[in-house]
Amino acid sequence: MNKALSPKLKKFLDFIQRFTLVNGQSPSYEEIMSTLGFGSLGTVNWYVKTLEEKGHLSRIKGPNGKRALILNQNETQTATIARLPLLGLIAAGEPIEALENPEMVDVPPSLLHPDHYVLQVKGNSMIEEQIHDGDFIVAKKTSIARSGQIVVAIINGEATLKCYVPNSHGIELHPRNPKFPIITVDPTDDFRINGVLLYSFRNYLN
Amino acid sequence: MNKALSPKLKKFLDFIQRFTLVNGQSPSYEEIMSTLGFGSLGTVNWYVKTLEEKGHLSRIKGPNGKRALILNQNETQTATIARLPLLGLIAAGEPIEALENPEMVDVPPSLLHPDHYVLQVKGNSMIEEQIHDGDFIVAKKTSIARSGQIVVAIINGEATLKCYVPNSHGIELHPRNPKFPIITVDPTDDFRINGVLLYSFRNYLN
DNA sequence: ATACTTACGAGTAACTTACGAGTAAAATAA
DNA sequence: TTATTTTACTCGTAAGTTACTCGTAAGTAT
Repeated sequence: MNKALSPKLKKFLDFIQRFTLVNGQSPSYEEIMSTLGFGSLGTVNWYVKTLEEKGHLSRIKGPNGKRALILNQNETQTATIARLPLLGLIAAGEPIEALENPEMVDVPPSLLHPDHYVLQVKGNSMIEEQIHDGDFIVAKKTSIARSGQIVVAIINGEATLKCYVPNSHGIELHPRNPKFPIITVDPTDDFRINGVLLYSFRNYLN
Repeated sequence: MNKALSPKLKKFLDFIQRFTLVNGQSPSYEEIMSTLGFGSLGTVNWYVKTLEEKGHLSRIKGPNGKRALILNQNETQTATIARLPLLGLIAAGEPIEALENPEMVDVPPSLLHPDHYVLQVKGNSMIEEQIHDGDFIVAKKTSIARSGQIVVAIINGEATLKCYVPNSHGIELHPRNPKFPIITVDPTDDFRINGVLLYSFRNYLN
């Protein structure tokens, strides 16, 4: 296990770790290439060989093993990590604000999935859903929902978080707190479902 | 025991498990073929042989046994597990209600620690802390706290969740929502800190 | 007979690896 | 200061390997 890794090497290693964690299998050279923005498989191969020589990477299936890259956990490493990307900030009535460099946030391992993502709530515009400023929500990316699920929806460009209730007249969005009004989606509205809510959490650490 | 199964192998294994569970017997090769969309028994056979070699599948009736596939329940675990015990139910103004058989709940791996535990919130007595009915809280067991931390405290046998602020006059407990009153702990009160709040979450699945 | 399992040969797409060459920046020698 | 070498990457492609697929025929237990 050699000296310090260059930022590029480290980024490469990080990507493999995250991809494997989220997708359940390690990425192919081609997937690495396109995600990391390389123009050639040769480049990917150079990284793999370099990291293998330095002892940070191994092939689990011997030579020519497909999707067989794993990182060597140097014992100093923290416990298993389970993280999802923090894609943006959400506030009711405003567009979702995407983050350029999504950081990764810890979540329960059972929530790991390629289609899951995290948003942080900005402001108290969602107290009717009992979600507060600074809270995080985990959602599953999908454009369809079942009745009763809480959806991350965009109506005319404005984000909202409500319980999805389709009926014969159209679509209704119910707040969790019955004191607030039910929204009825007009057929002329631009209505899109962004995902369904799975989990929300708040961190009290500093 | 080769761990890295490809998604297809995994799906195959999953199907056998589910089928056996539902039907009480394992599927025939032909049933596997049609359900999983293969065009040939050879393909099914290839999967069985491969999974057997990797140690994930066994034939319970020896060679040529009919409907004799079973999974080796070695490390049936899906992903990494990260769980803490759900010790009890908490409601402001009442004693903490301990659970006899604490079940385990999923948490982010970064929260794993022997001194950490989970409580579920009962009722809406903690909305002043922006914690709602059914929410879960993760706390660290300790009897001391630093100023500014949110503590799980017991005053005269009644549970409360507040921000701990000691000063020259004694101990004050501030709610997160400033509209609610500050509690000043009387020296004659039986005041104990049960733990400090680390994390709270809510699950929207089911 | 019937209901299955097993063996074998062959094909294809997905994937890894080897090789040869190039560049810009930093380190070293002149 | 300039010339040179080394370092840390980058590119394109051909060739090799594996993962998975197919079809069919022969085997085996009730």
